[in-house]
Amino acid sequence: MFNAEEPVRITIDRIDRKILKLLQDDGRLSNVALAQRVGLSASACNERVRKLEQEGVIESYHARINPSKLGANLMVFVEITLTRTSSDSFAEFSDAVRKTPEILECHLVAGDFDFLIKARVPDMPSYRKLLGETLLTMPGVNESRTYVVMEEVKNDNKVLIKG
Amino acid sequence: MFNAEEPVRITIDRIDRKILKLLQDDGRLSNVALAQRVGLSASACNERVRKLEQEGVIESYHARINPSKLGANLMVFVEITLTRTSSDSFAEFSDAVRKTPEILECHLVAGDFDFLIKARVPDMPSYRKLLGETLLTMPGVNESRTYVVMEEVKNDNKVLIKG
DNA sequence: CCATATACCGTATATAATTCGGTGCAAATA
DNA sequence: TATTTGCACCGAATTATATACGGTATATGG
Repeated sequence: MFNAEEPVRITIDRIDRKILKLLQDDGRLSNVALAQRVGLSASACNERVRKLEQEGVIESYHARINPSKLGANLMVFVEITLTRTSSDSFAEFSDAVRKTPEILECHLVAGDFDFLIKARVPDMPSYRKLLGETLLTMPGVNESRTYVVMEEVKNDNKVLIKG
Repeated sequence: MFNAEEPVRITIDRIDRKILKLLQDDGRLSNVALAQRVGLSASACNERVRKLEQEGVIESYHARINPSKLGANLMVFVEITLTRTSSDSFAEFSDAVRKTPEILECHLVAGDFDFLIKARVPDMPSYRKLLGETLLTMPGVNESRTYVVMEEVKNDNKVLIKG
């Protein structure tokens, strides 16, 4: 989003961390309010934020949408095991995953399955459909195990920022 | 964040969905830019956004921070099984989870374990510590299985908005 | 047919973002 | 030590944006 080109960042100091923490909590905090809270002038604060964006420390900003208000009430985790045939089945599978909007996350893991997927769908019939028509037909998929989420105990995805 | 009190929302129309999609992608999109993109005046658009916030459709806004720039390079999933003794061990465990900042997500699931946790830590020694000193000492924890993430294939956590 | 509610518009005002010149300080250099 | 250079910062000016408000069109129900 910010075309971050990996420049050498010497230090992320205490003020930077405070900025990151505040913007992680409230992505629409105004620059003047942010500046006040970290004890800088608006212009100095603005510079820091833009730098953090350009360095890729701040990746992007997003509104968090309540899925249940849009009828996506069912969240599932799916463990996927691939067949051991093709060497590039990994790449093909990854491509297919990225094209599937119901999939919110997919990670290659070490352990007794290959991928862990997190998905959201309206209801069980929809999931039945997603599993049968999409997930299980993806290239190289051998096996799957589904875990239905009954309650979200914690789901903020906020990185711990020390300082 | 917006003190959403579950008012009756009759409809989320095409324009609302467009707004949600745009703000989910760019949480700092200015209201005038947003208004242009959805074909409304700034004031009308502003009203809609505030309504969506008050209704809880838009839950909050957040900057997305790059964890690896802050030295949190290791992501793990942990399956947790509780002992079947206490009936409120679930609540105690949940409380402990919410107090642990390394835990980004924790879900109660149906299947052969109880909770699925997603966590981020700097490295393997840190995880060793988190597991031994925090996760396994949480109330009621019986068993755990850890899956280390080798690659994040997809990780946007964006809800699919139709329309 | 009229009253009411709603969604919208455009304008005006209040806030905020951003640009810019200038200052002080610290580290490197002579 | 004196000098230069590069930062990070500040405050003021400019530009842009958010927000409040009055007014209009349209749909709905009495």
